[in-house]
Amino acid sequence: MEDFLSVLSRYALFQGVAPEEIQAILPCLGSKTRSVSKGGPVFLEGEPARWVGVLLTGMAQVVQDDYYGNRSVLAILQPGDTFGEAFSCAGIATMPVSVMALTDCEILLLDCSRVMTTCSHSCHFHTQLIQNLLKGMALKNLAFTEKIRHMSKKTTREKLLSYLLQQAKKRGAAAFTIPYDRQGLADYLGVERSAMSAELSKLKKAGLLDTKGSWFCLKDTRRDD
Amino acid sequence: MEDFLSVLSRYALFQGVAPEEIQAILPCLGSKTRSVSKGGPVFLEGEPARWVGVLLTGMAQVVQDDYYGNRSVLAILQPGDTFGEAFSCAGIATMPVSVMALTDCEILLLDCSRVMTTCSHSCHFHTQLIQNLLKGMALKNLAFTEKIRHMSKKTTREKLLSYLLQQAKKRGAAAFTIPYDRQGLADYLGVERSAMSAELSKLKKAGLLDTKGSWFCLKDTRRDD
DNA sequence: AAGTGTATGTTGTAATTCCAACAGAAAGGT
DNA sequence: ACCTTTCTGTTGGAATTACAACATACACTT
Repeated sequence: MEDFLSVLSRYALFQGVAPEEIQAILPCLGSKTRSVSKGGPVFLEGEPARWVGVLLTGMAQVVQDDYYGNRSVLAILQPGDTFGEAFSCAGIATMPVSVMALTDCEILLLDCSRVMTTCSHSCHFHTQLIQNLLKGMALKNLAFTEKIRHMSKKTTREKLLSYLLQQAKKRGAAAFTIPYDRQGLADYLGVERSAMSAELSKLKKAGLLDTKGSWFCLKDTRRDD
Repeated sequence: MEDFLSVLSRYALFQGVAPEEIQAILPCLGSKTRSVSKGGPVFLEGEPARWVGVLLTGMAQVVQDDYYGNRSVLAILQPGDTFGEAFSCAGIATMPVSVMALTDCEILLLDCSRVMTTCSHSCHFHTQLIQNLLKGMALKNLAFTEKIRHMSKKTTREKLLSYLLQQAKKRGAAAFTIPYDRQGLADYLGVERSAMSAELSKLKKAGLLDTKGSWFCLKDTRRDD
């Protein structure tokens, strides 16, 4: 249990809160842990959206079924990831998605309304927690905005350049590495891997960039296409 | 000035806070108003990301320039819209975007760190404000997630059906109206208007749906394509 | 060093989308 | 009613992507 708290303190939602402090505030938050075995549901669509979840161990996925029952995967969750907070904080009544365990999982659940509202004796660390929650959602927001910007481009080439130019700008350098392999980058940009590989080759031959594996280097030729 | 406060109380960020109460807490938040004339900058990329902005009057747009200086429009802002909060709450140092006035604008600026942190004498309405901020970001998050889900589909038809089926599901009815005209829907889904119109015609002829203007009705034929 | 499996690049064809152009329908103003 | 403007649906050819299939490169095991 002691170990559990020190692990928690490294996760984004509890950043800046020491293990002892976490132990002190968990009761304020209506916390409970739950174990879900592989393939089982963490949340089911239609359940009340009250919880902020933190995946402690294992892997899980967020899925949604459409009108006809076709299922699609919205996110893959890893230990330390926070999930469900957007639904609970948005004030919608029921979960529009399900969360399913891909492996045996341990989950920490917090009552979202208690996380959002400073408790009566206004513990100092609660403020930190709310700021972490805000920060987490803000970061997800930024990530979504970026992804949408890239995906909105018409062609594979434009999507690639949009992403790569932004990476270069973010690092302030023409050379950088990315956190994806080819398939991962294609999935992120919503394009086909082989078409993307072909496009990268063309860009290489045109002298616009160089790449090997996850390393890229943009040549600054000021072309606009 | 009195009118200004009652208008504010109708905006999302101040929902549930009465005009008098807004007047009381504005000083806690380091608030200031600013007028920007048409075409001028509200924020410029690279400025410190400290502010939560609320557009009071006029129209503005959020823009971003890439590595080569190509500009793209990320959002159009209307009165009542909150902007900049994701950058400030995420804890990044400088704004990655600029906000430009499309018409003469009046803007309310709040110091984000003061909004996020309950002030020393812990005014009650501050809690409401933080919850509104959380709720606003959560709602943006949900909207982004939905948009990405639709845009991730490969073909125009799949994007259309993804969106329409979700709308049907959300209303719990096969017939509904949408908040877009054809061009707006095409922009939202990231497809071409004329191709989308053609696809809608095909779906009509196939008996899968009926539509007139912003009204749609899905025929429940359980096809998976 | 050989063998295995995965990741990546290449190619050709079918399918889809983009783009421009246009015609009819709908909406708004005088 | 008339004109004007905007919105919508339709079409055809050019450009792009999807898909499948395969060759090569690379990492990891034995």
